[in-house]
Amino acid sequence: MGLRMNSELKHDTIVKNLTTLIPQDDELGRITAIFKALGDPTRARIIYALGVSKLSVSELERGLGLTQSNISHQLSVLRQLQLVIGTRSGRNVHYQLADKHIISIFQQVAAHAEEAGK
Amino acid sequence: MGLRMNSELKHDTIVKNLTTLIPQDDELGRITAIFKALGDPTRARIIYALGVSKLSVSELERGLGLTQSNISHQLSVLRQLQLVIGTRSGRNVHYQLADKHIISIFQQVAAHAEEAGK
DNA sequence: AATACACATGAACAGTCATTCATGTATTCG
DNA sequence: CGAATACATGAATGACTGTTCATGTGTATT
Repeated sequence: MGLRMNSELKHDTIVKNLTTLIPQDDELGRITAIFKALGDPTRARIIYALGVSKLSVSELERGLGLTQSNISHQLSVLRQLQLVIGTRSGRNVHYQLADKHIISIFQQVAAHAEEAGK
Repeated sequence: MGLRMNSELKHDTIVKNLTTLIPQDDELGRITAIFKALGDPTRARIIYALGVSKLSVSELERGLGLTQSNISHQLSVLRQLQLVIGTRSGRNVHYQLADKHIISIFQQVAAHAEEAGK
């Protein structure tokens, strides 16, 4: 074994053990599923809208100019990821963000986008 | 015009002006592009790896067990979004995260994923 | 009970995307 | 210069996904 600096040794160890230093498939899957959900403009607009106010499906329909079916489909995706919560009230279902973390995540990404957008 | 409470009036105003209260197409596009990029497991693993250490392409190749072509393609995506920066050093190109915001974004999403994962 | 309204869901289609294979460019070494 | 290494890029393809259309379910109204 030849002579080498500590930093090189450490770096090589990192490379060899990279998979143990980052999230495994299951956790990674949950995280990327959330990112993927937020990566669609329609769903992002819904999130932003719900960040402004609790809204029913038909209000989202009117407010965003989308079809009811489309909105329901996207809400279904967001619901499964626990990003939004829907509660019935008569024949309406009012949706709200599952927690306020979501807005701050968008704010951070927006900050990066602005910075990167020169 | 019938009688109605202030809160209802305000709510209706919100619905009618929703599109003015949320990001427009251009900004929305930049933001969702970032989310979409982070929504792929391969790219997310690359980000996590670069969160551990600055790494060259071949190191990512060995460390993550992916093909060189695949890594280069994904790095290309991440580069265009200014999520990572590559700097040549001889024949190697060392990649690093463009800024540390990125890690904290992942941490926030991970926190939500954990919380949501029952 | 029948109709209407609000929302959910299934199927299908078009467009998008991740990966692979092949090839090209840049840099170092002999 | 020529060979080898490290990385980038173009094309092709199989898989995935967003939207629409059609239909189903639940709730209120008459």
